[in-house]
Amino acid sequence: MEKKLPIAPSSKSVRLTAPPSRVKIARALKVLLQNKDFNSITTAEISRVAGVNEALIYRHFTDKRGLLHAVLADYLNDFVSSLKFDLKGIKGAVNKIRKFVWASIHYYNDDRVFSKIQLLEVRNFPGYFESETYQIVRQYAGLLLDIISEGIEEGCLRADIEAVNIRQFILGAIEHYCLPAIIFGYDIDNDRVADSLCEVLFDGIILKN
Amino acid sequence: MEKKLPIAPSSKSVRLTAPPSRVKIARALKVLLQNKDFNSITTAEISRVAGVNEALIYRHFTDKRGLLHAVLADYLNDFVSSLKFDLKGIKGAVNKIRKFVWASIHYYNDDRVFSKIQLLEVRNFPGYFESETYQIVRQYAGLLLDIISEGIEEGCLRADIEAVNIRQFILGAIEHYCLPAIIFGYDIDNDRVADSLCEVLFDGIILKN
Amino acid sequence: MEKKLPIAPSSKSVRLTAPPSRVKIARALKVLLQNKDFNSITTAEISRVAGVNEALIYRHFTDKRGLLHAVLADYLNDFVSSLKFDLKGIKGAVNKIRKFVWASIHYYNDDRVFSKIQLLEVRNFPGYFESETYQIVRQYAGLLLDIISEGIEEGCLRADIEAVNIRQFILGAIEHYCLPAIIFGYDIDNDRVADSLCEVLFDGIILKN
Amino acid sequence: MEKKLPIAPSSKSVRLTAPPSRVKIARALKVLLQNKDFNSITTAEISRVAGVNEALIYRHFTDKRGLLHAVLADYLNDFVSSLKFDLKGIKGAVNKIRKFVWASIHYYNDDRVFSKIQLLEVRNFPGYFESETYQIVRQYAGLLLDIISEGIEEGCLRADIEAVNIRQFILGAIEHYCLPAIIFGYDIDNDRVADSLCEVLFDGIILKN
DNA sequence: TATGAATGAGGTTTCATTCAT
DNA sequence: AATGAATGAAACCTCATTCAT
Repeated sequence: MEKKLPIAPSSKSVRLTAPPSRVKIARALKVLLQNKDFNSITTAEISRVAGVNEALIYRHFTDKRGLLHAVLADYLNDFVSSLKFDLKGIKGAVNKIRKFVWASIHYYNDDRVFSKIQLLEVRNFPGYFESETYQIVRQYAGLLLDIISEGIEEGCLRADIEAVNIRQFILGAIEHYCLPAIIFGYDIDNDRVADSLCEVLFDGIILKN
Repeated sequence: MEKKLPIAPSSKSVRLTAPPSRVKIARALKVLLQNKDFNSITTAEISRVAGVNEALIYRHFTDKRGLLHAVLADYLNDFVSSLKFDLKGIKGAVNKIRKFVWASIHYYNDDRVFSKIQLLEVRNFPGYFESETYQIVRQYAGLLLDIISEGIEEGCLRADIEAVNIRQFILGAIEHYCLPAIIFGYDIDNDRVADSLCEVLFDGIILKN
Repeated sequence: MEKKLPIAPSSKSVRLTAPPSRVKIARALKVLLQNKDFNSITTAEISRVAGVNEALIYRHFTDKRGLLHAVLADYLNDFVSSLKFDLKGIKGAVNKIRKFVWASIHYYNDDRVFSKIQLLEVRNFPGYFESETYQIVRQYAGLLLDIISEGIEEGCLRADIEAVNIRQFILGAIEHYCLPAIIFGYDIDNDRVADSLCEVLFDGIILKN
Repeated sequence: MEKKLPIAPSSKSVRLTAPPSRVKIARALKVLLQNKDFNSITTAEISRVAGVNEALIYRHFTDKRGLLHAVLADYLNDFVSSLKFDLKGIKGAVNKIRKFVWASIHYYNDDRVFSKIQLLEVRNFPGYFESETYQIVRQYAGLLLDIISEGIEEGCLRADIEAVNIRQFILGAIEHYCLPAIIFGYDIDNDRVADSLCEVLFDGIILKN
């Protein structure tokens, strides 16, 4: 049911066609999520803001919840692919981790709608962990796991803690640092937070010889 | 509207009588809040869990929201009065602040339902800041403000920052520290967190001579 | 169920005892009917205004509707007995009719709560015409019928119209004249209206020789 | 909110299509109003009589009350436009007033549901005087005011009473005359009532030279 | 792809009435 | 006679979702 978004618009018309309704709907939800939580947004509202018929939501998405997942998936795909890109050319697991942390915080800081969905809304949903969306999150987490494993192999990270645990620790810390800013609505000082997080982090996991 | 609970049960039966319905209802909401957010709890559910008739909710509380506020008010009254008690006999503003911080974290850590209501649910409600419940929160904040003012007078706290700002900083920090634990559902190491919070805090506000 | 009101209070205490609850309730309904229509008055409201327990209404009256009927019955009994009294000593059917008309208008004009119940509320009720209250109305109508019959026998009223029809005509005219004042809330000029009504009336029914 | 009814049905089927739901609902309310007052009619009943889903009421009208207003507005628009038409070609303010009175009584007499809403139900509603419906009533009243002003200018009506007051007097008289018939459910003799009303009326306001 | 119309299920709240004491 | 507590039924209304075209 969830049709994939075409990565690139059709080559003929670069930006002349009105955005197709699927995009309008997704965009409408994003707009609404800026001020309300998902449960109190109605499909009627979404369609009104999108300027399309309410029933159309169900042509593009299975569900109201499906729509949210799709929106989240868009964000996550975006995030993951730009993260992959950013990590290219960086040498050494430690540097990569630093980049990973910085970029994650950046992304959370940059788009609050994404952050709210990811950190607040989606967890409550039954079936989330079986969802397609969650698979993308696993990709994201997978990226980090690879880096850690690499670091352990390289001998620059502690081998006596399971890589998976290290990963959870890092991801938890990132979320932990970002969450209050998201809930209380203040801005994160990206560099400072990333630094302080890494400081604590590396203190525990980097091997010093 | 909110009828006072009788302080003591009838002398004959110390704890044989079934809890009066008001208590049952409040208790039911607390139970339900452990797993769902307030908006997705229905009055039907509350009454079912409480084992009472749905309409009875409206005999005891003005509203569904009124019920939440009443539950929160119970918690807060509890909290504030035990906090007042705990602060007795402590000498010096700095020590009092430390206690205040420790106790607040303790309370947030101890009862997650309370924490969720206080930190997540209640803020969204229109009219919250005019509510009776908010007055109790102000008492809580007032306690801290008094301590700070005392500290400034005693000369052990910086006088060049407004007491109110110091207070906001402290309260913000407490919430900031507790929130992730609440959302992600892990336990707070009360001593460690209180210490680290105070360390950062006192670094900025204590006068050293 | 509808207990009769004692005609006279107990001889011992002329007016020291608080009015018994039945009276309080009836009185409360009357007060409330001044500003609201019966359907939108709640039993809770009635009991609150009466200062008695809500359940007590059901000790004294079968129903909410039973209460209304009882209140109306009080009014009607009052009305009918004072009407009987007023008609005493008047000679001649025509004069009696004039008195009847004047007094009826007076009563409608005087107590708007009574008028509203009688002219507006009670008619809608299913079962009204079988009710005990309606029997009192029939007494009232019976009084008039007797006068008319008397007039016909005396030879001063037309005999070619059925007495019952004459009666309906008169009663209809009275209501007709009073109703707008009741609905639009203005005062009736009792003398003027009674005169003009009788004028029209007698023009049609009095025999002139 | 209130969507306009299509003026004409689709050309193909002149009167074969089932009436659209909006009409069905309005019609159902009208039917029910014949025997019950608005407050004791439930939305469930309306939808049952209309043969549509209850929720559909709220797609077509804002409210239960909105539905009533819409029904009334239909009537009033009808009334006002046919009144405008009827007044065309009549010469002289006095004749126009006579027509206005006659037509108003006719309309009240003709459709008792309309009359009940207009004279009994709608006045009680909070916000009526701010409603769109009330604007139509003002048009109706405006028509009369224009005629009166015209009459004063022409010199055939008294200039020493404010036109507005004359208007209120006339409108009040019309209602006064129609109300009992509406409540007691008898038929008005249109000609006779209009004549007698005008007689009284003109006696007071027409200038005789 | 798009839509206007329709709907079932359920939400909160109100209210007349009854129960137990 | 009186009451506090309780309740079933129903009121109005909302909303995600489906139908027919």
